[in-house]
Amino acid sequence: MNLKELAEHLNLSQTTVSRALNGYPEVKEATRLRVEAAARANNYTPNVRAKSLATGRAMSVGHVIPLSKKHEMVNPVFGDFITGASESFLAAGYDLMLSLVEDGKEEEHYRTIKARGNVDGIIVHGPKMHDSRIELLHELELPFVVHGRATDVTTPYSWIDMNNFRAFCRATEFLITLGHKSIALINGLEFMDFAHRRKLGYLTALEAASIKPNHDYIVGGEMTEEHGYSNAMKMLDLPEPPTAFLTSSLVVALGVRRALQDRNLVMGRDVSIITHDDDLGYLRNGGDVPIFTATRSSVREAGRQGADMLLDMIANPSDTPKQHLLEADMILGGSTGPAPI
Amino acid sequence: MNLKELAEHLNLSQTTVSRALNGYPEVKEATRLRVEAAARANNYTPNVRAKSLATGRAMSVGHVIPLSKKHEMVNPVFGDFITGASESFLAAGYDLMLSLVEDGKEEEHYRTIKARGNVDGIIVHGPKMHDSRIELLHELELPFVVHGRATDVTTPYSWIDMNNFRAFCRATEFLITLGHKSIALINGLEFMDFAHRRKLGYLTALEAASIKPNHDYIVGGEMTEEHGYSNAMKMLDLPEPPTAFLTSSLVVALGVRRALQDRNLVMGRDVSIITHDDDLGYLRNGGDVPIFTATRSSVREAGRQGADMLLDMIANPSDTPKQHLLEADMILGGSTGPAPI
DNA sequence: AAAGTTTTTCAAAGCGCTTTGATAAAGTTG
DNA sequence: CAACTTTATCAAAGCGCTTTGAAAAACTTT
Repeated sequence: MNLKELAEHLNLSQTTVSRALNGYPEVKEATRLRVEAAARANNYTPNVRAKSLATGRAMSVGHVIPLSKKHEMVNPVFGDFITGASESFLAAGYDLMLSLVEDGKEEEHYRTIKARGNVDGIIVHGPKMHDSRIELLHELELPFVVHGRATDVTTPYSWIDMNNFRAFCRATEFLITLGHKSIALINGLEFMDFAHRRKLGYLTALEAASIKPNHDYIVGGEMTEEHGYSNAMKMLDLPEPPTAFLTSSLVVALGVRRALQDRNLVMGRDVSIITHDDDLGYLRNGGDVPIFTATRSSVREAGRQGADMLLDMIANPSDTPKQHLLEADMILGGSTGPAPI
Repeated sequence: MNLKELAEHLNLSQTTVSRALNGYPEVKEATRLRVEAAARANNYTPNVRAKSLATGRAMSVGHVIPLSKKHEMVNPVFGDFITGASESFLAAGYDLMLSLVEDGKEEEHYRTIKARGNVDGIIVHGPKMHDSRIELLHELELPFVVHGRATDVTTPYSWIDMNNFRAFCRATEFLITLGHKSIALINGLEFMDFAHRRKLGYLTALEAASIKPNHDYIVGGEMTEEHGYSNAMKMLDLPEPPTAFLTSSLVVALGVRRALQDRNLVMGRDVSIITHDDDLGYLRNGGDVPIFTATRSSVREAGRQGADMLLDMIANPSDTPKQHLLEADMILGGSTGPAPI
């Protein structure tokens, strides 16, 4: 059933029916009720494509996820981000569009998205330090919110991010307090902005304690279990192995833990681990007692807030960009202890 | 730039321009070239909403992911499935729409999707044993492909699935061959179809070897690390603890491994583990040498094939439903060994 | 009760595209 | 070269909705 049929059925014009359903004031209350009842009875739902053609609003937002052909992996945090975001979008009647974009094809892709006109706004995932997408989206005048930030971008833009710097600074300080001096950082890919900031936080804390960073202790890479395992193994084989590890995600921490076990080292006694924990649904940091001491910040929460920000921007395109920085909690688990003497 | 402007610019009618761009034969080759050049030069991309309103095809497919409010987690395999699927969809010019649907709101949601008319087909994720969505989609005459199957559904429908039964049957047989008699199954949620089939495979292998299943050894639940850990702990505390574990995913296997370590048991010597491995991008089963002996089937591959099936169905709606069953490889890792005497 | 207001409803245009049915241009044939 | 076919182009309708500007109906005033 479409609008025309519904209008005929009610002996009303399309105009009136449309207005009644969209809450316009210039329609008699009795008529509105009659229309609403009929719409429900006939299971009428407006056709989005027609509606969006008529209004110029697509009623959908895009999530653009960078995908490097080399690694071919969608960052697992994405699922949780969406979980948080979808509720707001759904409630506001917006659809979610997904596009995976190969490295290097960003520009072309975003231009197409704009021209195709099927999104009103975009959530940008996985920003790199220098991220050309931000300038581009500005130029295209498409509202967007970045999940994360891009260090080298000067134009103001909207973002929702976690305080990566502070989290890793605090974690490092905590390890130093426990007496650790040889602290390793198993980071994400370092051209990713979040990884860069984490490293900075780590280095800042070391410097404050006058500990010279050891470059054998610092490594970046795709955040897999294997990445954690193999790098921890390498570092444990150094003449002076680190006594503590900072890792970028729970999955990486699991890899480090495996390395410790292979070397018969006891986590929290011989070697400490602090990881960042995105509080993902399927990979909780233990039950009542956390396995790992961690800096925790919920990606789902970021999703929720990011969605609201974007909806706001779409509704008020002239507003100045908004930013929101989430602070991570430090939670104490069983993976940290005083540095062995 | 829209079609009208482009046509004026070229001194041609919209009809001719439209036909030229869409490869219709009734347009002179020279004209076509001229039109194509102008389109490129002016960065013309047809507006999808208008196009789809005119053609009746939405040029987009929906992914509907069930989301239980209780657990609030998006299955991590989803990201990999999409990674596989998106390539085909992108190449065919289809957008991906995402919807997370709360338990119990399926029917309403699918009806709305249909009425809103913004997808041409749907990929159904996470089928349960009795999955009402399949009948419903049939009734709505919306092409769909299920990632997985639903045991209790009799109407024919298209699906892409992994041979869960066979994989778990083989894994169980293999453990029996190694001398294990006390084999535990840490399964997914048992109302999920895949989990049900896996259990069946497990029970069938036990029966063939005349081993009576022990109900203390069988448990289902959300596939988290904690699920693996806590249930393994419980089972290891039994008077007669199992000597081998079958787990539903790598994450769960990691939890079981943690339990073994807590109990000072050596994996592959004291206790064996076989897990199913979805070959996810961010959680590989080790590097060169797999950590776990596993039944492996790539979800990304399932995504690729599922996408192609759906595109096929959209193109030929009258075709009979297609099914495709992927077989899992058995790969030998370090987590299995002969049963201790 | 005529004139003026306000409230309620409507017809028609428009969003940007495809597609049908008609027409003009070009090419064949007897 | 007239009559017929084929090829290339076009004007206009239509997809299902919103929205503008006008008209009709219902109230208020004088």
